[in-house]
Amino acid sequence: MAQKPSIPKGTRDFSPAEVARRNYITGIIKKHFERFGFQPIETPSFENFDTLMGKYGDEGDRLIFKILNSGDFISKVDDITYSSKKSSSILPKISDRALRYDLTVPFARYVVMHQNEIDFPFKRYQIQPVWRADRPQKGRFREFYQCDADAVGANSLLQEVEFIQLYDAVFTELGLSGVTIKLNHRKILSGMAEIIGARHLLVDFTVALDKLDKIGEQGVIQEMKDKGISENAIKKAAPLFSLSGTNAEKLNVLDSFLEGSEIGIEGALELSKIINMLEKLELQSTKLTMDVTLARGLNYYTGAIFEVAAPEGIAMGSIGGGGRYDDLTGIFGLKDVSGVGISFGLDRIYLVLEELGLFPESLDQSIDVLFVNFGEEEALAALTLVSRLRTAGIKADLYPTNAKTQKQFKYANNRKVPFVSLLGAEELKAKTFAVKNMSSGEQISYSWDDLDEFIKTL
RNA sequence: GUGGUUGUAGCUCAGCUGGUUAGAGCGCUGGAUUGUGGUUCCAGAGGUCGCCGGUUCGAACCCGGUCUUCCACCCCA
Repeated sequence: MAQKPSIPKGTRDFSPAEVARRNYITGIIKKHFERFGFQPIETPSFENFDTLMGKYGDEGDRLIFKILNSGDFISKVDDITYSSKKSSSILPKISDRALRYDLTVPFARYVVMHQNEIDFPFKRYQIQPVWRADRPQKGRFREFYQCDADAVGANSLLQEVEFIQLYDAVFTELGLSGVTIKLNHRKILSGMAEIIGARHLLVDFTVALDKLDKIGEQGVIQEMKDKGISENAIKKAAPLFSLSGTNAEKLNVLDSFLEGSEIGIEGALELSKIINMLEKLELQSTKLTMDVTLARGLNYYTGAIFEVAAPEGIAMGSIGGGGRYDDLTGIFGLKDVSGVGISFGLDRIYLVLEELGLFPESLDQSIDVLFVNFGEEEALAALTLVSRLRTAGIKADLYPTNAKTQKQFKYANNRKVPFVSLLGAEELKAKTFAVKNMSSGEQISYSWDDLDEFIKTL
């Protein structure tokens, strides 16, 4: 090998142990998706350029991986465009396709294309990789998996309630306690901007507000000033910086704050309905917190916004997010289809579970029983038993070569095999096999006919 | 995209103001133990010091570029 091979920045190989752990997480997520009535779909890893571009804002466009056209693509660019040297002008002429950036926009495209075959309301889930040309950091990759569930075609707050229950069910089964689900509403954000008289600066206002827990009240005020929000407006917004207490208390303060803003009151009312329903239904292990500073999320959210924060003390961005978007399919020409959706960040959940040591030990166990290989005749007899074990649903294997017993035992030990079976010349003659329990060191002998007895001990 | 940071054995890391043969622990291989791992003892293998170029009598060490890692912005799962 002349040069050491490598993989692109922000991508990863997954070892057998890692895949086992990832499958453990997605298995639980899938199970609950299905229990909640969602059906799986899959979409291509790349979409048409126009399907993706312009859907995530300028920042999003920059982070989309574009695919170069086939053939002599540069010769097809006209001279004027070419000599302009402007990437934004040249790009559409040399790229017709781009890698999927998230699962929501492709889903909207799917719904529009298949609208006549779909029975609405349609609840779908999708677990596939997405790609972003971002700078990698801890928990940020250029290729990563999203696990999305969305419900479209029905306009009911019950759906928001269900999604929060779904988050609760998944994180409870993963054993991840201390997860906080933050809740806000786009209309509340609009209402707040309206009340303080900064409606035209809604985005700047919310982006700054979102940084409250990171840069503090003074930092937020400074940023708002920098963005051109008047001192008077900032003064009016002050009560929002120190909102505390129970969800009901926060909603009370918010109600009076938003007085006079029709849209804001509407948002607050919706949130209080959601929160009230969930209080009656009770969550198992997650905490639901109303957070008026929560503003993140894509441009297309129009109603409730969710974000899932890892347990306190874990330095990790959000491990999930979602919300309601009332007109997502509108961009593809299908009006009046409302939707709500959430996403689980598989890669980040993995990092959190690992940091807290929450993966079950049993995931390391790839084989239940390993037979030591003592030579051709013995191996053949062992293989008969191995087959019977496999038929019984037990992960059994025979060491492929007649290597030194010590080496075979060491292999079993490293692979964390709980039982090693020996079937050598003596056992062959007596039609028996010995089983060594690798953690206790205890060794028991069984006759071939009593294999079931051994199976019972597993 | 902006600014910074990191890279030495399979892994985790030492390595002095630039000086001759680059080290440790763990892991790996062999032996003590030709049917017994995880503990112990003995021996051994394993390195273009990320890559390319420059400075120097001499570079793992200094300089430039590049790739990678992580961090802060931006944005986000």
